[in-house]
Amino acid sequence: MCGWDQSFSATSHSSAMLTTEGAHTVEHDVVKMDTEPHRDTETQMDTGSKMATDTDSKMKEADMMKWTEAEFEEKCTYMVKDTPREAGTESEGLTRAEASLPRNLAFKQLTDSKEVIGVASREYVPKGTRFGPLVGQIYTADSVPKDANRKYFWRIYSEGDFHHFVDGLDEERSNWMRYVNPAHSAGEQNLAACQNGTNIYFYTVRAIPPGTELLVWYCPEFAHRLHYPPSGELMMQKLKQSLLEAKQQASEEHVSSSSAPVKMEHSVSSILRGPTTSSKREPSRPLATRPCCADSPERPLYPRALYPPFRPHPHLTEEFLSLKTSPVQFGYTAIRSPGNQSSATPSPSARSSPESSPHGSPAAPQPTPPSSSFYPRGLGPFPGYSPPAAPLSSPFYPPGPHYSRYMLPHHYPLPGGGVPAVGGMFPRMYPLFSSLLPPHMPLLPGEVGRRFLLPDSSHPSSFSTHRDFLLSAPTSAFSAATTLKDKAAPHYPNHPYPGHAHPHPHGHPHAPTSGSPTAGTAAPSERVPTKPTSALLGSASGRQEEEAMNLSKMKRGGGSTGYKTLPYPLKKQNGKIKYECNVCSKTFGQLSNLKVHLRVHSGERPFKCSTCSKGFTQLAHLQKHFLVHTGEKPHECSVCHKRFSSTSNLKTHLRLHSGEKPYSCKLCPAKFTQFVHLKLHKRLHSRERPHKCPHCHRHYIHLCSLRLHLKGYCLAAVTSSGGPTPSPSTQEELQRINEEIERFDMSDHAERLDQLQGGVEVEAVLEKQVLGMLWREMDLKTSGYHHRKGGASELQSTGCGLYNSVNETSVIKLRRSSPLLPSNVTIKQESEEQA
DNA sequence: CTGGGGAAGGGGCCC
DNA sequence: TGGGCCCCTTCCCCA
Repeated sequence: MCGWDQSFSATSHSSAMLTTEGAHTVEHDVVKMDTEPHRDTETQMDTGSKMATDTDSKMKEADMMKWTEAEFEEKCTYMVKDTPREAGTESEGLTRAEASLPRNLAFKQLTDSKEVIGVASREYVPKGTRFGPLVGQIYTADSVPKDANRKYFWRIYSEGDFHHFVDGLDEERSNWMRYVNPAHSAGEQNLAACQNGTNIYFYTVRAIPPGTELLVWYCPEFAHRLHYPPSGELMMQKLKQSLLEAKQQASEEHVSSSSAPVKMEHSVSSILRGPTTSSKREPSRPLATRPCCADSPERPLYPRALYPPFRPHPHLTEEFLSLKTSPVQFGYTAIRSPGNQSSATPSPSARSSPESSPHGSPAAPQPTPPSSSFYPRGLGPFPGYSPPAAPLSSPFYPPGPHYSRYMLPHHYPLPGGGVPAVGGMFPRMYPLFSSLLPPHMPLLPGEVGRRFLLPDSSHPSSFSTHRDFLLSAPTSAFSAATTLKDKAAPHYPNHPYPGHAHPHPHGHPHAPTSGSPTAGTAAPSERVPTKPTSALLGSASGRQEEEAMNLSKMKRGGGSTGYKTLPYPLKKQNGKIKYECNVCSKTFGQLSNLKVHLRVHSGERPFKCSTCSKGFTQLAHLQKHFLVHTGEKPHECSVCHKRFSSTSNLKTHLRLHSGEKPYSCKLCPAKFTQFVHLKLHKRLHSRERPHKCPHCHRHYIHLCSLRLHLKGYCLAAVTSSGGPTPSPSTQEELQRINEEIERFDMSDHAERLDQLQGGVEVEAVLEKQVLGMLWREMDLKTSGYHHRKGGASELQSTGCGLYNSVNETSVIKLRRSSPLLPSNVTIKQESEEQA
C-alpha cells in the first residue's frame, strides 16, 4: 500500500525534511529572500523590522475573511514571486509549474512517487502574504478547445462579466499554484483566492507555520461572484444538503413508481456534445461548476479519484455525511496547521483524493465516481495519487480504463431535474462526495444494478474492490430488488431470478431485497423471476468499460504500448459514429454494443446465476442458462414435439426433419447438418494432399497452396536453382512460412480460393495478405510485442491458426472487400482449419 | 474412428 | 439504450 509522504520534499530545491525548528529565522529569510514589499512604504523589509513588525501586528488582527479583493490587493504585506526558471539549474527535469514554486514553499509528494499532491510551507509565512499570480493558458469562451480538460480552469471576470479562463492544466504553462488544494473548512483555510485585475492571487489569511499545507478558498467577493459559499465548510454543508435532498426526492419518486427515469448524463448526444455548447454557458456559470463536466468526454477519467482498498467505504459515507471523517482514515499524514484539525469536517486529507487534490483548482471540482477497480497494482488507488489527467484519448485510459468512468455521469441529475451542487466544490471534496454517491444517488441505473450484480471477486478479472463501493446501500430505496421486480420475466415464472448468487450482502441471493419498498411482495423463494432492468447493465458497464480498458492493460503487463485508449465516440464513419474497442479495434455502431463487447475483454460477468454462481456477460445468457437448472425447454419442434432450450438448438434439430445439410464438404459429397461435423470430417481430407511440390517433400490439399509455396518459399527450389544457400535464419523463416502455408492449405480459405480460380491476381493478393501477416508476426515476435490486433501472433497465441479467425484476418477483409473477388461470394465463418 | 444429435455458452445485431 | 433474438461454436454423448 502506498502511503503518503509524511513530510514534504522540498521540490527540486531541496530534499530536506521540513521541521518546525528555526521558524523565526526561516520566516525572516523567507521574507527577505522571496518576497518583495508590496508597497515600499510599508513592506520594505530591509528597512528594518519595526515597520514590518507593525504591519504584521496590524495584519494579525485583521479579519481578512471579510476583505474585498481590493482590500487584499491594497493591504497585503508581502508578495512572494514564483521562482524564475533558469536553465542548467536544479530545476531541470521539473515542469514549469514545479520549478516555479517559491523557495519558502514545498511540494507534498507521495513517498514513492514524485506526484505532487499539495503545497506546504517550508518556512513561516506571515499573514497577508500574496502568492501569484496564477499562471496558465488563457482561453476565452470561444477559444476553449472542445476537448479541453477543464479541471484547472479558473474564470476571470471583468466588470462583472466573464472574461476568460486561466487553465492550469498544462504543467508547462502554469505555475505551482495549480497544486494548491482547496480548503474544506474555514478553519483550515489559510489562503484566499482573489482576482486582482485579471490575475488570480492567493493571499495568506493567517500566518502559516512551517510544514503546513496551503489550502485555499475563494475570498468572499470571489465566492459571491461564483455563487459559492464563502467557505469550503459551507460548501460541504451545501453539498450534504443537496445529497440528502436528492436522496429523499429520489426515494419518494421511486416509491411512487415514477415512470420518469432519470437519464444519465452520458448519453451519446451528451458525449458528443462536447464543450461547444457548454463553453458558451461558461460566462454565466460559476467558475467551479464546470458546466461541461457532465458531458465532457474526458470527465470520467479520474484515475486519481481512487480510494485505498482498505477504505471502509460504507462507513465513510456516513461519516462523510455526518462530517466526521478523520484524516487518519485514509492514512493521510500531511502536516497540518495547529488548530486546523477540525473533527467536525472531513479534513482535506480525508477528502483528498488523488483526483481532488493538487490538480484541482477551486474551479475544478469534480464528483468522481468511486472506483478503484481498474487500477493495476502499484498505481496506487490511494488518495493523493495523482497521475496526470488523462484525456479520453490518452493511452493511459487507466485507467485510461475503467472506461466506465468516463461514461458515468459526473453531475448526477436529480429526480426533479437539476444537478446536485457538487460541481462547485474544490476537487478535494468531491472524491469523498463521490464515495457516497452510489448508495444515495437515485436512479443511477448502473449503480443500482451493480449493487446486486457485483463482479465475482473470485473471477480473475473481477475487482473485489467494487464491493467497497457498491454494497453500502443499506438504506437505498433503489436497490435492485425494486428495479428487478418491475421487470419480472414471464418466461420463468417458477424460478427465482437467476442472479448474482454470492455478492448479495444479506445472503439472499435470490432476492435482493435490501431496502426495497417492494421487497416484501414475495418470499425470496417464490419471487417472480425478475430480470434486471436495462439499468442493471447500464452504468455497470460504465465501469466495466474502464475495467475492460484497464484490464486489457493489466493483462498485457500494464504498461504495454500499442493499445489505443477507448476512442469512442470520437470516430465517425460515413457520418455515423463508430465506437471502437480499444482492445481489439472492433467497431460498433452503437455504444451499448461496445459496452457489452468490452466485457469480453474485461472478463466481467456481471450476471450471476443464483444457483451455480456462474457468471455471464449478458442478461440473456443468464436467462438462457437458468433453463439448465429449471429444466425448461421453451422451444418445441413442430414435427416431433421434442423440446429444446434454445431456438438455435431447435433450428439445428429441424434440419433433421427438413433434410437440410448446409455444411457440405468441398472435397467429397458429404454434407452435414452441423458445422462441427463438417469440421471433423475435413480432418479426413487433410490427410490427402494431391498437390505435391516437385522440389521438396511438401504436398498440399489445394493447388493455390502449392503455388504459394512455389513462389519462392520452397527451400529446395531456391537451392537447386543455383542461388546462394540461405542463411540458417532465412531457412528458419522459410520453414515458418511453409508451416503457415500448410495451415492455410488446411483452411477453408484455401479451398475457396482454389474454387475462385482468380488466377494470378488473387494469388498475388493472397500472397501479399498472407505473407504480410507472416512477416508481421515475425516482426512482432522479434520486437517482443505479440498483441497487435489481428496479428498472426495473436491468433497463434490464442491457439488459433493464422487462418482460423475469419473475421480477424486481413485475408477475410480481402475476401469481403477486394474487387478481385466476386461479390456474391458468401463467406461463412469457418474456423475448422486447425482441426 | 466417424457420423450424428443435443446441450450449453458466447458474440453481436436489431428493434 | 438495452433486451431479445439469432447465429456460431464448443463440448459431450451415443451409435
